[in-house]
Amino acid sequence: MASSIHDLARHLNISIGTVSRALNGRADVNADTRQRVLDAAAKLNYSPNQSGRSLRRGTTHSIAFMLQPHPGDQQYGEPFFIPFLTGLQAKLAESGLDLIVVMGAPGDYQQERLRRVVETRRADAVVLAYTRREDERIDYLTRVGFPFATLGRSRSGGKTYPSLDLDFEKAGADAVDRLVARGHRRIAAIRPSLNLNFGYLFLAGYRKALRRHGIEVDPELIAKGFINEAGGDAVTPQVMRSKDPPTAIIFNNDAMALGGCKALAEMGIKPGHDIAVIVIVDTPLCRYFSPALTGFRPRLEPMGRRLAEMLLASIPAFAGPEGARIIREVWPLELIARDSD
Amino acid sequence: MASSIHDLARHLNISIGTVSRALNGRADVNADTRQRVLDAAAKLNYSPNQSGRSLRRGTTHSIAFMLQPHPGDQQYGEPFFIPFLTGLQAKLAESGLDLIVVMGAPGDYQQERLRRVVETRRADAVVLAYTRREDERIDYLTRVGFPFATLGRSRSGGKTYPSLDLDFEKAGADAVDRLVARGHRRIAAIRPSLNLNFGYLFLAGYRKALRRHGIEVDPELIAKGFINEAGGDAVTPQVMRSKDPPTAIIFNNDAMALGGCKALAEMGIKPGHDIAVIVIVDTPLCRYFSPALTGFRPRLEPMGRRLAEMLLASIPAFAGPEGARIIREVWPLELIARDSD
DNA sequence: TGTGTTCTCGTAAACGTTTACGGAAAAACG
DNA sequence: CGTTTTTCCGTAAACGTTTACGAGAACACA
Repeated sequence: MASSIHDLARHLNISIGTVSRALNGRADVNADTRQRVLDAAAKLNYSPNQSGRSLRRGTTHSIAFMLQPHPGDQQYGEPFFIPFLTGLQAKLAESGLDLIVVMGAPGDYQQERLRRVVETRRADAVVLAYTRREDERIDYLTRVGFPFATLGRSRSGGKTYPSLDLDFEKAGADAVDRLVARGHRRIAAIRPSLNLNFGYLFLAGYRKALRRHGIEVDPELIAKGFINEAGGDAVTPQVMRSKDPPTAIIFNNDAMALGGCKALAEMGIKPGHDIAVIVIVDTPLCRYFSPALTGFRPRLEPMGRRLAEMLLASIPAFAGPEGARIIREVWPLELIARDSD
Repeated sequence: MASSIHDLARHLNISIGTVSRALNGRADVNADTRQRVLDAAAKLNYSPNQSGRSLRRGTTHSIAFMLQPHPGDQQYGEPFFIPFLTGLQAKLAESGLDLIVVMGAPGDYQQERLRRVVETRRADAVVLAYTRREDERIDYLTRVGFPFATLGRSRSGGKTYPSLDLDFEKAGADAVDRLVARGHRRIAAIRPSLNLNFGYLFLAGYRKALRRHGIEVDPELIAKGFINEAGGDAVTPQVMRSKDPPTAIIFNNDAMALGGCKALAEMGIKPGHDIAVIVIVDTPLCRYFSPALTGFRPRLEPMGRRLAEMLLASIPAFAGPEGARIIREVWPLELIARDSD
């Protein structure tokens, strides 16, 4: 069906070795024959079989991103990742690398699927997201010595891999500062599991800022829920029923915020009017919600590009002349002030 | 690094041929040795190198979905696809197939990337979305005889491939019916390029329903824009400035609707109050918008599962005993009534 | 003319699998 | 015990590449 290098060689009456060398730009081939090979390849539109090439080279020329939908979030989706993937793809393509997204089932922790990708050598490196504070995926990859990079930090694995994260700690603190400046003293925080590192960082920033302002951290105002709409819905009433209810709530996540606002509305409390609401990670949903939610916007597409650069720089086979370097960066989150606070 | 079948054979003192046969469940291997092989494989956690296997078998055991972000839509994302991919993945996994998502750059028509996937044999079949009325991707795939399925119909390629589509024609008609029942006679339609087949179908349904109600189709009330927020924003004022302005607008797409509502607001027209608005494809954004937009909801996750079934049934190598069948289905869109009409 | 160098290409091995084939041993059967 | 069948396994080729090696031809140089 597809033409192989043998077809090409037969067609040109030269050996497959020469054809291969010509196509791969090696020096020891006559300029004339190289041109003939290139022409013939274009004419028969030959492209090398990826399996054959990978097998021989030991490299797949592709990078895998592990995407795992949140459970119980069917109609919602992950608008977060598309711009990020767009940037990642664009930068990888500049180096001739393909990006493949490996879909997981909602809720599994990717461990099995990751092992499959690694052990069957489907990609030369992987990119992980949703890093956990202790992340077995990172432990595994460092243990077997497979190249990877992460969107998000973790305590696992040491400083042996590139990572790019958002400054959730500062965003948490900024949110508190902003609310305190507007006269709030009772500020609640709705967060996901602290295993998720961004939840941990957010809460750390929140706490630190409260103390800085001389406000005691009240455990009753901190609630943990699933990182989806149902989670925000379920947990928000809990903090509202505390003895001294909050006048402001910071949500760690847009989906939780939307669920939380729904719960508030059912309790007759109007966000932006009766209570201030801030969301840490802004998504388009925040903009269109009513009231439009104040939040912190990440620059996802540039982050994708940057993480691709960092990943490539960390792999000797892909790195430029200066050799492999491990880069770790934390990017700021930009406050987008809207109507909810 | 990763253990090969040779390591396994050496460790067990048997030939690689026997190891392979044992692992692949062939009959001509002793039950005892099979067990020993299986145990050793688990112990050394061996898994077959995908490149080697693909090369020999001529099959990759993976299906590619071509995902292409819309241009100028960076912060928006494609919430549409995640649930669909989740369903697709789930069903493919049941047959031991991997789903890989091939990212394209925004705006290119995938033709080049599709050729790469096909010619380098990265997947055994591909799934396309955003089918066009005349779709060169479909022409190409049928021409080279590469298995595929589409989310969406097309005039290209005949009835030779499985396809699953939504009934945009009926949704367009239903929207008109609903608006007419509420007394509207001047109903505008904002649509993308008619190359996009769902735009074509929608408009056909819209026209047919208007005629059925004895309402003349007014070209001034039909406008075409880019299928994103900017498109809706740019084109909506156009229909509002017609001599006899509409009292209702049907948007083909949620992003266009949001842009359109923004434009309406700037003209001092309140959707849901001064004008009725209906969106054909409902997404979470419609639910959270204010006013909440009436729209038609697709069942994306089941659609993903179904299309996976249909694709597998169409490929002899994967099909069950009854052999390959081409299935084409059109699924209904369910009206979700909200506040905008 | 003899020797060394450079240019160009063919040969063949290797990557890790799967599988057709054949053969030795065991089992079945007379 | 001889013959046939069955069971099980090893051998080797094949999938499509890349690349180390070597060899022939052309060329330069003394």
